[in-house]
Amino acid sequence: MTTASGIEQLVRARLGEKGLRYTRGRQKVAAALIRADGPRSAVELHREMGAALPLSSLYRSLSLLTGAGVLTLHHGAGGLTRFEMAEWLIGHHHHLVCVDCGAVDDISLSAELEALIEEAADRIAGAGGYDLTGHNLEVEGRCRACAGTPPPPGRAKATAASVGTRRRPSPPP
Amino acid sequence: MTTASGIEQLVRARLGEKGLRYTRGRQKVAAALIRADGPRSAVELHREMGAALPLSSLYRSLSLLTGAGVLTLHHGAGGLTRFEMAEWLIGHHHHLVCVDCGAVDDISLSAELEALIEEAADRIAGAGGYDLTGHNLEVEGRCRACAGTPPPPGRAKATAASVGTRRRPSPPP
DNA sequence: TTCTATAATGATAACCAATATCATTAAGGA
DNA sequence: TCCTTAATGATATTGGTTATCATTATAGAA
Repeated sequence: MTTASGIEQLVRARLGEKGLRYTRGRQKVAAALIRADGPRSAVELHREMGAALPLSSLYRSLSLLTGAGVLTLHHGAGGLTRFEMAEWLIGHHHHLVCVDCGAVDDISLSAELEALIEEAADRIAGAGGYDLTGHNLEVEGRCRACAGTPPPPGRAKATAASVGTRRRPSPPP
Repeated sequence: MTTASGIEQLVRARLGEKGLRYTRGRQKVAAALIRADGPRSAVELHREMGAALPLSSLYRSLSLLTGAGVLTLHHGAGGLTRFEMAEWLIGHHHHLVCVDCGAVDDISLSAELEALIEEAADRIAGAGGYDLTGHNLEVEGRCRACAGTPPPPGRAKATAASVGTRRRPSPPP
């Protein structure tokens, strides 16, 4: 099986035009993230890949691929940095995150809603004097696994933001 | 001047009904965050408050206030955890973040757009089998200060997400 | 293919935000 | 005021991430 996905070929091309090599380790990282259905942290990838390549190399590859515009990074639950393929490779999307365990899934919005948000983001950035580079909607909730059981006694427990559609909703219990 | 803002009185009441004391240190933290116009990290607060109370106490107060539902926390640029008053105290809002320096400002959306997003979040959470707890739109851009000058050689440089309204926009430079 | 210059790797140490520990101090009720 | 208990603050520790550097692999030239 020699089927390098179209995405992988784009990655190889991009590294090439930057004078960077698409080595074995970097291929593994890219493949793992193409396979994933959401952002992944270095430790998660390390586990997923069966501890194939050492953490130090993994971190360096993630950093390099991010610098090359192949990956984007997000800071999430537990203070972890999670990486995923950039949107020009896998398309624009948003995230559904579990406020308890920090799991993250990719989600898509309808074209109409997306257009509205895009326009709003544009106005907001302009009003704040910012050069708009992107936007990200995070839908926060409790995943099936966490909804039943109480949250594990983890490190930096991600406390749920209060919901609040109204101006001043009633305080949480 | 004895003017404790209405928000501070709500905080005091909330701690009271949880059997927690609203001590000098906790008051300082709350006041600093009420004063702020966006999420702040422990280190930022420590600097802002003139190193008044030690970092260990500051971290503990932030953690306690978060557990009491007074603060919410966000993970942002540099892998830092930033805190702000919960939405039932300062109202529902979103964030405008600088992808270079990590600065965060609060922003508000029109009621119509907010309602649309709220409904979308609801549908998305349901589809993913999540119990919805909230949502957050992050508008990403480059602030005035960073737009002119190249990004500082910081720790974990926050690489800009690509923009992408379209399915596969052209790759970044 | 072999050689060579240079980039990439991997083991290790260092870094730093965040947390845990514990003796001391402050707060609130009797 | 005393007394019980919570809160503080100095310190040590944890854990994700980055820097260092000798070794290895890669791509291109001969």
